[in-house]
Amino acid sequence: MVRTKIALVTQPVDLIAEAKRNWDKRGWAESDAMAAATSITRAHQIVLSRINQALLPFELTFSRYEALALISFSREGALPLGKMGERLQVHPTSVTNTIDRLEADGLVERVPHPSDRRATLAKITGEGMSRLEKATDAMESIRFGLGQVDPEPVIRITDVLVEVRRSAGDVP
Amino acid sequence: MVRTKIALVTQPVDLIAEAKRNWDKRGWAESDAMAAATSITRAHQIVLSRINQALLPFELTFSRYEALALISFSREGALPLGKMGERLQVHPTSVTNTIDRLEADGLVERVPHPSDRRATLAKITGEGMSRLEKATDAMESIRFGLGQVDPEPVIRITDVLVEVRRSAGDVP
DNA sequence: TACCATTAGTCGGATGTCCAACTATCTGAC
DNA sequence: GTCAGATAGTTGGACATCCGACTAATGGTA
Repeated sequence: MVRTKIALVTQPVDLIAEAKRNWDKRGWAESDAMAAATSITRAHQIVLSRINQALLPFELTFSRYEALALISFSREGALPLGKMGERLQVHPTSVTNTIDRLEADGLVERVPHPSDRRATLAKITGEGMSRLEKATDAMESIRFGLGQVDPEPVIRITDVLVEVRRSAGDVP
Repeated sequence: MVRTKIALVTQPVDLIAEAKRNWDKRGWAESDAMAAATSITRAHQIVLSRINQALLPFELTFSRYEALALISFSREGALPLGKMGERLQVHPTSVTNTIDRLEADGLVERVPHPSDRRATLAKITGEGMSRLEKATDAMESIRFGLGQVDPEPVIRITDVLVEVRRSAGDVP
């Protein structure tokens, strides 16, 4: 499935700090940015791995979980796929893929849009709702992959990364 | 190839902040962690997209670029694939995949390990070195996808994410 | 009313990452 | 010395993501 076992061994050195030293030693510029980009990549790998591992018992992945949660927040318990792509900020074909899998698992169903025959709604099923709630318990218990990180740094993560997201037009 | 165009339009609202509000409204816990995990995911998407787009002219991706840079830092300009997996913190099969592509492009070549017949070294070629240098110029110019972010926040990104990496045993 | 540009989804192809399993080789214990 | 266990890489399969291209439907304009 999609677990990805995170290093069970403690690294003897900080590999990113070491990479930065090599960078500087060679006289290459922007080593701070290199370290930041690499840190983001690694943090993503760590968090995603833990989340997917925790979702394994529910036959879910983070992508599918996010989609399911998004739909559950809607008034009708249904959303057009295009709208989902906008909210989740992923490509339309990724949404198609995600909904395909959720639908195959009986957690959502495709229903025609009432007024626009081009559009399709993904509607969450009863099974989808109960699966989502159980999965959410699991997510809360591992704190979305940040279980061993103190609450204060967790908040700072969001705060700092807002700058990156702002640079991409994510924030007004 | 691997570009991924980042949203060219400015979002009218902060989607992650909105997701957090929905989370809280429903009474779900750990919304701060949810926001942080989602921010990491999005930041990764943004940075990786910009980097890969900048590497496009060099027929490289971030994975391949990182591998190439790592090899270039070695004394002999060659490293066992297993060692690369450890340093880059990726699965052995990912290294095989990456080296396959770099080799197909003539940027590295597989050479037998001098004393261990199980092992294979990835050795950077002259073409690989020159391609790496050009690609590095491009990376510096976009500051590894963080071009529009001030230097100070960039440093804070690495600092905060050390906590996440520490929780995974990445830091001594 | 007719038509062309835009929008919604989907299909096929490419990339990267991971896991399970397998072959070849090395190594330490008996 | 021999042999079981560990290590190095590879192969095949599963996922998620993106892009280009295509079909169907909508909509504003002439």
